[in-house]
Amino acid sequence: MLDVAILGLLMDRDHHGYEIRSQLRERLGVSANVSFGSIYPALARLERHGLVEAVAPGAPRAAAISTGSLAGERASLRSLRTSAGLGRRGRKVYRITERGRQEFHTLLADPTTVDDGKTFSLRVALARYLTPALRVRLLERRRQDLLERLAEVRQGADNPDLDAYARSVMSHAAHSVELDLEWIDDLLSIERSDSETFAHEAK
Amino acid sequence: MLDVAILGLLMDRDHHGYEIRSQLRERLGVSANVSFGSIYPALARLERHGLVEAVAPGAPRAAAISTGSLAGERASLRSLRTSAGLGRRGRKVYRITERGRQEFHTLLADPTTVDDGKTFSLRVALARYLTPALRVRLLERRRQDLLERLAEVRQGADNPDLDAYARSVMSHAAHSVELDLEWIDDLLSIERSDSETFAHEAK
DNA sequence: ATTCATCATATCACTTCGATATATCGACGA
DNA sequence: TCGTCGATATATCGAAGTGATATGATGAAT
Repeated sequence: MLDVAILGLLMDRDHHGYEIRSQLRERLGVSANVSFGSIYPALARLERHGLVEAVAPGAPRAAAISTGSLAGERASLRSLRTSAGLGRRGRKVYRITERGRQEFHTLLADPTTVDDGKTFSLRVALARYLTPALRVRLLERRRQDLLERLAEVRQGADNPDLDAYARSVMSHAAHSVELDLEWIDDLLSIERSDSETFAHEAK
Repeated sequence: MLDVAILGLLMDRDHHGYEIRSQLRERLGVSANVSFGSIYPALARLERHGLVEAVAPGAPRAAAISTGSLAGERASLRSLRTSAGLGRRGRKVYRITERGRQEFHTLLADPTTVDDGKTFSLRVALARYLTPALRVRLLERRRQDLLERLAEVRQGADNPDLDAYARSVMSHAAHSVELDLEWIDDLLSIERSDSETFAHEAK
């Protein structure tokens, strides 16, 4: 679901490929460094499908320059200079199209894809683009999946056929899933109190 | 690192492809269902490299039959019958070779590959095949990576540019990494107390 | 009897990864 | 001032993984 991630970043503002990689970590919480071997082909694909378009090299792009905070102590200095001057050599800045926006909402809400930890986190990070009802559906679906996984790893943690290391992995997986469940329950209770607030204000 | 996982399972006993998929979940704690589209090519690859070999269809394989506990309440009944009768149609059972064992130890201990959550868990699940010193190195390396990741997501959790959902993802990621760190510290303290026990007994 | 779920292997198109190549720019020291 | 180092930036390749789909055997249930 790299497509959703990229489109989600472009919903906010224009980006070029190199920047998307860092933004995935910084704004969407993606843990692995997504390789350029997936980002550039993905952008080409999205452009081919008319979901994004390249901004003309000379076009205004002041907002697309700031390089974020990960790059080190001199980042702010450098980014100031860069935004004052010209963009770098081959820099290709992409903008999301109207069709891209539609497709983004469809993909983000798509109920047929089963979430794993990564895609679920990604969807939550982009949850402001979902309706309250879709948010609740997303959370409850993941909750069910996690309950099943929990039963499985708890069984593994008690399995005397496994050695201490394998059992430890299972036991840690169980604790990790429990933490995930607490998080989801928190998010769900927030969704519910928000809708109460809304119902109250509607009176 | 599917190769290590498969070789690790075959260190214990012979397996066929279909069985490997369930064993990955049950014994090695792999959370995603690894697809057959990766397992069968991987087995073919390993056989091509001489790391595993197919046992003759009529060869003794009583130990390779039991189907595990996930298959439901009637599993034991069925497995009894199956082990009493013939093997299934195309079932191809693989055995690890001596070269395979060597390669397994090399891959498992390989210090050049950077672990993510999945490969690290996998290595811990197979940690009984590592020496105590290699286990400690594995754990401490991962510990360092997680400390860096923790700083990153904590920063994200406090980033006012992010909306509440994205910040929640970051904050949960931080808690999740903290849990991982506690686990690793537990494992490290066990390693240390084990080596003390050994030192004591050696006197 | 037939139909259904499970067991089992295999292959396909597409995506993703990791490595590598290429080039520019700014900073810093010799 | 020169060189080189690290960050910025795009691109491409082979290898590997995914999800879907096809095929077929076996045993259980109706």
